Amino acid sequence: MDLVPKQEQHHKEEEEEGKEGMILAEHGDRRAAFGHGGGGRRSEIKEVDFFSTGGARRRNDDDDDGGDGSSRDAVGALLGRGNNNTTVNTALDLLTTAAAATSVNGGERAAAGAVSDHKEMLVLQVSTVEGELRQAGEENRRLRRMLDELTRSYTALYHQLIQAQQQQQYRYMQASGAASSMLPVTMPAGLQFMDPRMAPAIRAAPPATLDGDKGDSDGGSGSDADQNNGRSPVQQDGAGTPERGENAERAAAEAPLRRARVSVRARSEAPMISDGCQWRKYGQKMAKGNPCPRAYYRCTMATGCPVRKQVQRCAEDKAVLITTYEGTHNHQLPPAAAAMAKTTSAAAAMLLSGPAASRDAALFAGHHFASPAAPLFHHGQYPYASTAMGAATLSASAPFPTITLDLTHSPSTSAAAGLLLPHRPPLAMPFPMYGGGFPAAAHRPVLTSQQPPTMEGVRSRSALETMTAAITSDPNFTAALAAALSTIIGGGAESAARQGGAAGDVADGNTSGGGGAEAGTAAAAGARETALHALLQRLHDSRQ
DNA sequence: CGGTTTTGACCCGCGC
DNA sequence: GCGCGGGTCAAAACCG
Repeated sequence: MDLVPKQEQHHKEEEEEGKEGMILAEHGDRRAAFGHGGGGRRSEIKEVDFFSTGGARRRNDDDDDGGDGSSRDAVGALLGRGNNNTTVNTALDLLTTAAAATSVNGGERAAAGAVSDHKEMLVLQVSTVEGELRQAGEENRRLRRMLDELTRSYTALYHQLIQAQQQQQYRYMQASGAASSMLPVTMPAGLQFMDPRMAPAIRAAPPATLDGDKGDSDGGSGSDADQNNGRSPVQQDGAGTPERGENAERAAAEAPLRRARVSVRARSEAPMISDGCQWRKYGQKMAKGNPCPRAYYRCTMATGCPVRKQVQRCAEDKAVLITTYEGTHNHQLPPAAAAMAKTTSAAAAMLLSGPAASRDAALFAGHHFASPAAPLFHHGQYPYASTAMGAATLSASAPFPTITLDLTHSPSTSAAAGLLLPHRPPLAMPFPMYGGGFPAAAHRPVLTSQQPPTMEGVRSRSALETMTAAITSDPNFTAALAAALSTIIGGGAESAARQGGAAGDVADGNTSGGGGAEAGTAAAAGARETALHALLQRLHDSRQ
């Protein structure tokens, strides 16, 4: 999915550059000047960049003609028009030598006549070269137009493909609408999880919640995130003290928007995993049945960011840190977190794109890696898929719909703990289509299987396992995972899209149908594939 | 001095 | 209605 915006971006750049005249020469110079790094397509274009020095010089001389035509510019550069004559000198030397040889073969002539003929020949040759350069420039422009057309067509087709997939999934959801009614909570939760703004009808259900603003009568922590969400309830009919009644109503109003959660279980000795965001602790509580206190944090990267998280050590295994995210960031994430946000948006889209949360929960909770149902990731060929394994569980039975990513299921405790170490080895991809190094595989985790494998289960499982393995096997990802998850909880997909990634598009589309139906297996699988594609693209981009 | 952490109190939902 | 547990508030303390 990242392809689309990137190509659009390229397209805009190219259009802009095309206006400047030195079409091809501009590319290489610009890449160098602005550090864009020149990706694959760029390098191809640069191959025909035979006027780069002229272009560079032209940019250095601001008083130049402003680029009204590539061929003319190129000729000007070749002939040394402007302030620099080195190029024309070289050309003239070459031509002079040839002309002199011709002159000697032609017999005795007067010096003045020879010079005159020589000039005429030079003029002829210069005009010839000029014409050729014009033709080359025209050819360049024509090729560029073709490239633009191709890019546009590809983008349009890609969007059509995504829309078709979304519509197909939606039709399946509608066809089995009765089944969706069995999970009244799941549907809005699923929608909200990925993008609450996608479900205005659901959100607008309680009329009072959309009323006008109110002052911040909370006192104290005026940065209370909730009030900035534009969801301030009326308070006249509230019971109890004005402040508390207000808070209660406000909490009730925003509850549907913050109810979905993502929980991450990871082994870490640190009190809190570093996820790229800034958090402020606002409370601590002893939870029942757990000797370790639960800490409450609020995102402070932007005033009014509603994202909160809870951090608690697992009662059974104190080495396991459970971080639960809730809410939607209302700001840009740091690059590390943002990159991962896009990836996990696709991941969550996969998790949520299934017809029913309950079914997915069973599906994901019950996936059994060692089964022959995952032939794509057979041991040794894609070792990541079988080495650093995580389990994802979507729970609809919990008070809030919660996705739990369990990153502690690696058979090697040290390896799992290493996920959170600060060292950053090179990113390696488990997918052959994008290359990448594959560390030796050693383990095959054993997970309990609660369901017999189905065909769709096979596909979903493969996608999930691939995704999870990719995330868990790379410390870069793990470090940013938490922040990313907090983004996708309520609007990560949109956030990701805002940040330039297109994974969110996939997520939006896949979750718009949000999980209500029992049917639609093919559509769900297709949606997962789309999401996986976005994930792979994201991973691919991350490597570069 | 501004931001963060600590910590006791308060509120709310839920089960009995 | 009451108690319990989870979640949040907000004043005080702490810190850079």
